[in-house]
Amino acid sequence: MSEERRLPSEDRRLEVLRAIVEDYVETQEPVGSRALVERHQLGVSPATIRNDMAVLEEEGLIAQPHTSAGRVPTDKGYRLFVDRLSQVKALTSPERRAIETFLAGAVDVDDVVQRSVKVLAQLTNQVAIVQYPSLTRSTVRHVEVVALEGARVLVVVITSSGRVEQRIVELESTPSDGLLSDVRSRLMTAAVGQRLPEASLRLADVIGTFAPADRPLVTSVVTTLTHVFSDERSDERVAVGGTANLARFGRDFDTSIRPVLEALEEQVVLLKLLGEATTDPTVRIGLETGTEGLPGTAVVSSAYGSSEQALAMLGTLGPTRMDYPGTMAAVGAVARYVGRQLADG
Amino acid sequence: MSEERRLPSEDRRLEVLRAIVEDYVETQEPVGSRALVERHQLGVSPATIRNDMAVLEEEGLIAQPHTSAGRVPTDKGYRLFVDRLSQVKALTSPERRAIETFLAGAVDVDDVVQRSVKVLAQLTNQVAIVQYPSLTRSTVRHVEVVALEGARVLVVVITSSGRVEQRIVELESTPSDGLLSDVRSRLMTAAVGQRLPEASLRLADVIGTFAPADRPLVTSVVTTLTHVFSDERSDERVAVGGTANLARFGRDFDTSIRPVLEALEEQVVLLKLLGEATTDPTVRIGLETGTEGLPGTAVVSSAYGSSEQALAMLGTLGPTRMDYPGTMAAVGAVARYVGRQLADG
DNA sequence: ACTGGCACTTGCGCCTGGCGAGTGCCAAAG
DNA sequence: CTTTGGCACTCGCCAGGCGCAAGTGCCAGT
Repeated sequence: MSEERRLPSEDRRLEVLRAIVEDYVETQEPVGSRALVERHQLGVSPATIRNDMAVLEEEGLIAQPHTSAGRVPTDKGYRLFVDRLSQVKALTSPERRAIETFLAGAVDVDDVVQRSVKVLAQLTNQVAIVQYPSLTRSTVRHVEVVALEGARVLVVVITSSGRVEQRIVELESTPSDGLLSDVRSRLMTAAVGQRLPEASLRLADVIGTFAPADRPLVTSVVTTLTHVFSDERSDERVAVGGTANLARFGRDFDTSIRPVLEALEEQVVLLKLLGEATTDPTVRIGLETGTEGLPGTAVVSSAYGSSEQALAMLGTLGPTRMDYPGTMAAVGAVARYVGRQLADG
Repeated sequence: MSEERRLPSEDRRLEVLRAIVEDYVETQEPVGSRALVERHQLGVSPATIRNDMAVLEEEGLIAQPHTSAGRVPTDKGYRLFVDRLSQVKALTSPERRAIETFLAGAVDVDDVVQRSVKVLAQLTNQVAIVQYPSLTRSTVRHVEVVALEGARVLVVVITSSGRVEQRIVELESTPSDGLLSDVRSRLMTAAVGQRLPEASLRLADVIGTFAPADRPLVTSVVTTLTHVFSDERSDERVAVGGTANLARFGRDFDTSIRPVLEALEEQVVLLKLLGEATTDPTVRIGLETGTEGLPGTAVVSSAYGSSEQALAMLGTLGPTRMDYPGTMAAVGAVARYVGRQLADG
């Protein structure tokens, strides 16, 4: 209970916890005191370990599935392990190169996202979740207004992350080419380089700079643009992959795998799982995911984007019994590469 | 063996097969002779049914999992059932309305596809697969060429199915507005209304109609368009949903569910599963799916599109032990509505 | 051609006992 | 006070045995 002064025995107890987590992650089976001293150089006898285990269990860090079984880490135990007993382990250089070359082959934003999901799933052997770059967090790179046949006009926006969004607007009358190019250039000046929410405000001001006769047209175009800028649907797009890795969960489909599959089909749940933007990989274990009905699962997530501005989230979902250091490394690495990839276009 | 003259007993045997399929689909358990006469008005005793069953088994239409169990239809049995013993059953009008209203809310092509997957999965309680409208099978509705900053040009294509594809082209020099609009109008005339493969040919001819000095520019644009028109990647896009319904498969994750999940992540496999374009819902059972490693699964698929031109495929994947008439009805209905939806845009 | 009867097969659920892994406690030693 | 060996105890797991129930195939009779 006295957390301030670290007793020698306290040190070993934590070492025991680490050993339990590592062994359990590897073997997927409750780990007993004998196996522990055999696999690790702890320098003490099983009996001593048992005493330590009793304390760890009292503190709620480990538990036994049933009386005559070994110990298993609790969510609280994993938490402590992640916070104080582990450090993100570096990826091997083949792994780094694999990520890099695989992502480099992407031809557009959709492709980047899809490839990220795949590479993340393969790297971690878990379910990978990647959110598409947020519209509201990127800036406007280009605005285009183009006459189609009749009174229809095509409005195109290109964002800093390389996404291209377009809408077709039905006008009341056919606009002249001169007016259109005028509209385009004034919209460009107002919006380019702005974040999307601010761009919406600037665009609203542009309407007033036109002659009253032209305002209906300009208003239609601006309204459309504003819709594009604040389209929540595209902000919520998420790609999922590696569902076959769910085998790593329990063997019982209905109680452990099915709810996960169901959750993975709900965008809302996915976004909640990814959580708040954080630069470094964040781990949320069990209830910390904020999602009920997914016991025994943990999420490792991170924001990706440029150094100044986070674009969106990505991460993995797996059993709490996972290789945290490795997963955090993979999530971090993929986030970095994806961010870099989307920084240029 | 004499297929020509239908004996009365032959009739009853088929009736028995139908009863077996229907009961097995409903109960998921091997069906015995006694249960059969109790649940259906067959007017004969269990012993007679047993004789019929023996014949059906000899013909390879049913089988028993083990000696003391009831009978289960074989793939061949399901095949016969689908071909000769069942007819597509009409959807209830609430179901029809559900499809219609749900699809009507879609705002663009992506949305239509996503909603179709969802509605199809819910309707059938199976895994739903919907291919995005094929580019190569649609026609060109509009071509746009727009100057961006510097020597960059945005090329936009809108297809008859409402898809909008765009590319950015880097030119060697900044083109004049006049030239660009000239290019645009000639490309439009050449391509609009054509199917994409033919449009590619027509566009190639357009290059020659320009002055030699302008040809490099026109060539760049045309090349880009040709790439867009024949982009296999977008032709192969597929959406999947309802994976949680895999519960209806076996209980054993590793042997029956995992391979399916793996297959569902491979675009190539998905496209193979959907099969060749057919207007009416087609059923492929077991090996007929042409995909190994998916025993016990059947696919119901159909093309969707306008009456003249199929746009792409959609369908469901489920255990061979499925409600074929209902599934075929659902697939057919969704295909019709989606086709209609994408016919206008 | 159909039926009732009967012997036979066999999977499944249930119980049982033995085995082994792992624990907790304790008394003794460092 | 910590560590250790010893020991009794608790359970989950597995194999074997048993009875049950379902369902079949065959045969003799109508």
